[in-house]
Amino acid sequence: MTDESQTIAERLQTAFDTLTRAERQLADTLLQNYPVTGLASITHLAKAADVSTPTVVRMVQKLGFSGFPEFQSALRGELEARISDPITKRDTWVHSAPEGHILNRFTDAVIGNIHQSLTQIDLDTFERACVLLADPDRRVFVAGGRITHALAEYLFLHMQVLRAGVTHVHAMSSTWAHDLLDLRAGDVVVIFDVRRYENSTLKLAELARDRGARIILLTDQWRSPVHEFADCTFCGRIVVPSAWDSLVTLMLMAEALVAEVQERTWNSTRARMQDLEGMFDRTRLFRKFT
Amino acid sequence: MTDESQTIAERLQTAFDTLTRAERQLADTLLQNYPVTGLASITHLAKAADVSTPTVVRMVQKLGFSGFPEFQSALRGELEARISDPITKRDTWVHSAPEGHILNRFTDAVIGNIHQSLTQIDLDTFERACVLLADPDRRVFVAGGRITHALAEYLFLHMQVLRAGVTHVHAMSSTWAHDLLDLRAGDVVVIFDVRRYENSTLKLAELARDRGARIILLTDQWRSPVHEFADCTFCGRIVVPSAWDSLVTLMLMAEALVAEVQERTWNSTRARMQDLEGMFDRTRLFRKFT
DNA sequence: TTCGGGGTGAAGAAAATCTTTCAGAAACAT
DNA sequence: ATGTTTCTGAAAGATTTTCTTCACCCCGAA
Repeated sequence: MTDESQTIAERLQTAFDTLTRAERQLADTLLQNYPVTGLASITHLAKAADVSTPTVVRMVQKLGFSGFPEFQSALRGELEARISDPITKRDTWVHSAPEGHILNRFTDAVIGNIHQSLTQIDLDTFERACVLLADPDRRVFVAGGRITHALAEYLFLHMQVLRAGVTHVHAMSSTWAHDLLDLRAGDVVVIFDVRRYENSTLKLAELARDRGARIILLTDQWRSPVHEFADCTFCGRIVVPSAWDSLVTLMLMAEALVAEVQERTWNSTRARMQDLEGMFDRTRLFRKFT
Repeated sequence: MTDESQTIAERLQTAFDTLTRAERQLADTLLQNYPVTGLASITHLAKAADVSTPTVVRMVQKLGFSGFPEFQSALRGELEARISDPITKRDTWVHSAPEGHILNRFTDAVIGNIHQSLTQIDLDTFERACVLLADPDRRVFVAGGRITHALAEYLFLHMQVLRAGVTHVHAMSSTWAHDLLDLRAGDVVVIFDVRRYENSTLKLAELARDRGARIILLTDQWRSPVHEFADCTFCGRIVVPSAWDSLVTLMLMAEALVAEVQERTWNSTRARMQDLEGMFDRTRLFRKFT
């Protein structure tokens, strides 16, 4: 079949000598703003190069393709590689493992998830979320569902150190209504909700919204229905080669939020953290060294 | 006609709420390796997204295009602009953010952590850990410290579905001794411990080892002292541009373990999961769709 | 001038692609 | 549980694209 070792652009240049006048004109147009022109229909391409469609077919066949569609498909493949290359370097991750080992497939998927989710994140949303979380006058409630409540707790543990007035709510337990009893207008509710979206979480969001709370939602690519009520929504891809979903992307976002809120509240946080250190020292909870 | 001020990717996200299930599936595929997938024929695209071609047409019309060819043409135009723009070279994650934005720096660091940790992982260790966790004759205890206990709970929640005899232990609470009362020789204790390493976690590990338990340790690059007692140790880099550490790498490893254990125990797990599904259906805890 | 050989594009045939219709299916509300 | 609304894909029709054929043209040689 076709030689896969060079790009189509290279092949065009290599073969340039063997091309006829109209074909060179065409090759030139193709290289002009490579590869976009070649991705249109053969008709458009022919018109753009001011040659006829048979010329196009003849040329791509000279290059070794069976026809125009195959040529175009190769172009797309090349483009895909070019676009995703700097990100998803197809290095095998675990060197000792075969290419298709679960660790490598899994990691590839996670990196892809992170890449895609982060490129699509809205900067303004991030800023607003940080402002809300850094505001000492608003209390913060962190809520998660069956699986996500572990992640909610993770965020809670950090926020608790950064500021006062942080509460962890189990959306799935029957007690969440009590936890939200003293929710005031202006308070912030951080909600984790991924498929399968939980009814109680939606109820919780609705109630919070009715009370005038601001809602920050961390969800998956399909967006939990809570989104309707949310002021800030963050979507993270969660699909991996597993029967389960991966919350790694959401964790990354949560950590980034913590990092930025910490930055903004550093003045007040410093004292809190030193207090905490002191308490830890007294209780000898941690090892001094190693 | 169509609004030229946003990219198609942005429009897809904006309109995401107004899309139906199949259309979201399609939008997701489109964004997956944007924009290459959209440059193939409508037939290919439909097949790739596992929807019908009418769905594709309906969606692009919702986005404001008269039909698929116009949509595709817009994609090409966008691609042309993107390719001819040299700024594309930069490796930023969040396109709308400046290079040094916290989100980009943070993500860079996390990806670096993952990369480095995963290349160094020992495949044999991974295999052994999976064998231990998949063995129904061994009970499993999952323990974490002050911050890591959220991660421990995350692993616990998954393991609990996969198999019987799983317990979550709070290494930091004063009750962990009780939780380990009926620990038998051969049981498995999964321990999360990152800096600053906790005394109680070390004690827990020591006791477990004395009782003849097998220990799987997930720790940071500097290795918790628990390592002395562990049968399998996984080290993940945790350093990010923040006052805090990032547990993303450890979470990834935990998820990979779950995925592989699930694979190995599929026969017995399937029944458990179906039971669970049935219970959820009856209790209507989850929403059907959207 | 006439002849031959390759190059070229018009036109039509073949094959897809794209669009529309419509009936069944699924989710939601009552 | 039942009815209503909305969504979905099979199938068929409309359109476009792709490919092939073939006549024409240009150019150099006899």
